[in-house]
Amino acid sequence: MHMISLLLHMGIFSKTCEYAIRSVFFIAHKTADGGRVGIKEIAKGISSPEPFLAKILQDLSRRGIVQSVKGPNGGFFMDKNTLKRPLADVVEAVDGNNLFTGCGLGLEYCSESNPCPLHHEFKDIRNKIHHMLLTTSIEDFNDDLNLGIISLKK
Amino acid sequence: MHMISLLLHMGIFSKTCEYAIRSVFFIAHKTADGGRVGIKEIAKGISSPEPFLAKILQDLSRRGIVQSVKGPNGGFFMDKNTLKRPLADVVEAVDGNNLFTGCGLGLEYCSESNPCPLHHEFKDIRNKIHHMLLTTSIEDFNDDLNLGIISLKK
DNA sequence: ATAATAAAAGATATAGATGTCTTTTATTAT
DNA sequence: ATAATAAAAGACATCTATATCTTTTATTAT
Repeated sequence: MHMISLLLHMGIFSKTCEYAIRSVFFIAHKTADGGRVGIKEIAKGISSPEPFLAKILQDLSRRGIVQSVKGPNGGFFMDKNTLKRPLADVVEAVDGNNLFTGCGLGLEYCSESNPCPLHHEFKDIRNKIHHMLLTTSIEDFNDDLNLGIISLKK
Repeated sequence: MHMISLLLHMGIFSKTCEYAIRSVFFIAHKTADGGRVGIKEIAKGISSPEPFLAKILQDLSRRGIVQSVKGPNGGFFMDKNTLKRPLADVVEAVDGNNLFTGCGLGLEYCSESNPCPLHHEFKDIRNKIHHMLLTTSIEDFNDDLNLGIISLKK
């Protein structure tokens, strides 16, 4: 009888959010000079389960993070304005703003005027995460992706 | 038919880890001058479900983060050495070291020599989190807890 | 020794996140 | 108009984290 508990995930973001970020990077880089890219190609390009990604992209589409058209030659794309949006918009659309505003110890009462033990330490970190996501735009990695320097596949 | 998805948690730590941190703070502050504290009192003191917390403390006990004795006058406590251990030990015992070492985008290939798009940005944040948890000891908040300045209850 | 106490251990239950499948709707090309 | 394509939508399945309950073991006091 085992004592192994594996801990599969537990990163900063949810799996959904990881897929969301990788997919917007992928769509941005594939459709920067026009055109669309289908769900199959995106799913392959970022090593994600296709139907699950479809759900995520439906949501991002509803929230205006990505654009889409149905039918032949349809697919997902991003307009010029969307390309310039910060990653923070994607994260907030998927995981909410809890990562930027929530208490690190999960305490409801915790606030600036009534802080929990770790409030100030966490504020610093949360601000850093938020700042990083606000200063990184969706299109920031297009060049490196074009050059094949970085990858979005597992 | 609703489109609300609430997003109950999604903080930095798992709920389990939040309870773990709050409980070691509580045990430290209650048993700093000797004595033991029972699971009921701990659970009340940190607003956590008692049986769930019992599981967490069993695990922390096995891993040497807290000490315990059974029977009348039994309960949990922490010895002097344990009180000085960094919070990072608690987090690692519960959530593993993924938070300090894992890829922000969930990519397996990602490493220092073969980084993902956000690798360097994340390294910075991960280091900051790790540093904060390494420089905060379990007993750091005993005084403030004694004075009632801070609380561990929801 | 016995009874009372309190944690440990094991089994079970629930909820939310993750993943899959089928049907519907919109668009395009013929 | 019709057929083909591809996303949207809805229903369903699975898995993990979270939570609960019951039984067992260790300790203490009588």
